[in-house]
Amino acid sequence: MRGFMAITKALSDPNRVRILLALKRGELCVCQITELFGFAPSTVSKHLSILHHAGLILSRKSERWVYYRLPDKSAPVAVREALAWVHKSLDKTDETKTDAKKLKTILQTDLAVICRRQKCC
Amino acid sequence: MRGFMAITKALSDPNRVRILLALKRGELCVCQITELFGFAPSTVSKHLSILHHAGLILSRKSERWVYYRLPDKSAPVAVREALAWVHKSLDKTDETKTDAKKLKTILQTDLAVICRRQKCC
DNA sequence: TTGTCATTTCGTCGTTTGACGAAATAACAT
DNA sequence: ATGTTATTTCGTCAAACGACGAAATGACAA
Repeated sequence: MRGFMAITKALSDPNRVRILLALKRGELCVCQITELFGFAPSTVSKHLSILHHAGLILSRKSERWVYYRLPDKSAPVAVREALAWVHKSLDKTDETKTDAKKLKTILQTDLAVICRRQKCC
Repeated sequence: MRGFMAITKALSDPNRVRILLALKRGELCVCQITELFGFAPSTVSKHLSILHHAGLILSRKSERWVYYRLPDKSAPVAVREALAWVHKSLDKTDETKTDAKKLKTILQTDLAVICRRQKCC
């Protein structure tokens, strides 16, 4: 029950769900997600930590960046089914497509440039 | 997305999840659920309205009581899958069994007696 | 070692949530 | 009609949440 509620609470915020949908394409680093949403890095980091704590995402550190990704088949059943449910329900919605489009341009830009962009303004 | 978030928000409270698990056995009226949880009737009513709004339960009025039940196969896919996920993940947990045991004794008691019990104390 | 940079942690603030009791509602019994 | 009763709605309050900026952390470069 404890673990299950961690998952449902993680899924109860739309921005966290958007993160899971964005990760469908492959792993992303924090600043890429920050760029996608337009939130403060600290806000995005908090969302990621909640998703990670629920087991819905995994992390990997490489060079200067921390990358997050969806777990593979070895994840607990409840996690796998939750993710399947999320993607099946929302993959084809307009919001998901809008995010995917913006994400595409972000992925074409150099990581270092994106990260530096968050500081100013 | 709107409807999906209504479901995840509904599932993000453990007591609402407990209601869904209890309804697996069949429909229950508000005062039976109130008796099961020990909450104020108004609290239970609010939980039920959130679940109902998300499409996770259906209601029926008969005589003096309002009965809630799980939806059948005609429910939207997202709802059916959410319920399947909840039950598959939690049906065999200790909390669910404890609730089921208490529910069994409640079902053996006359409805009118249970309802009246909530007033006093 | 010192500085830089990506990320996380911490404290704050306004909003939402979940509990309650009191009052409103709606259906039934007298 | 009137009163009873099951449920819902409303207002309140404390706790949790989601946003932010500032400061801490940790890795790499100079």
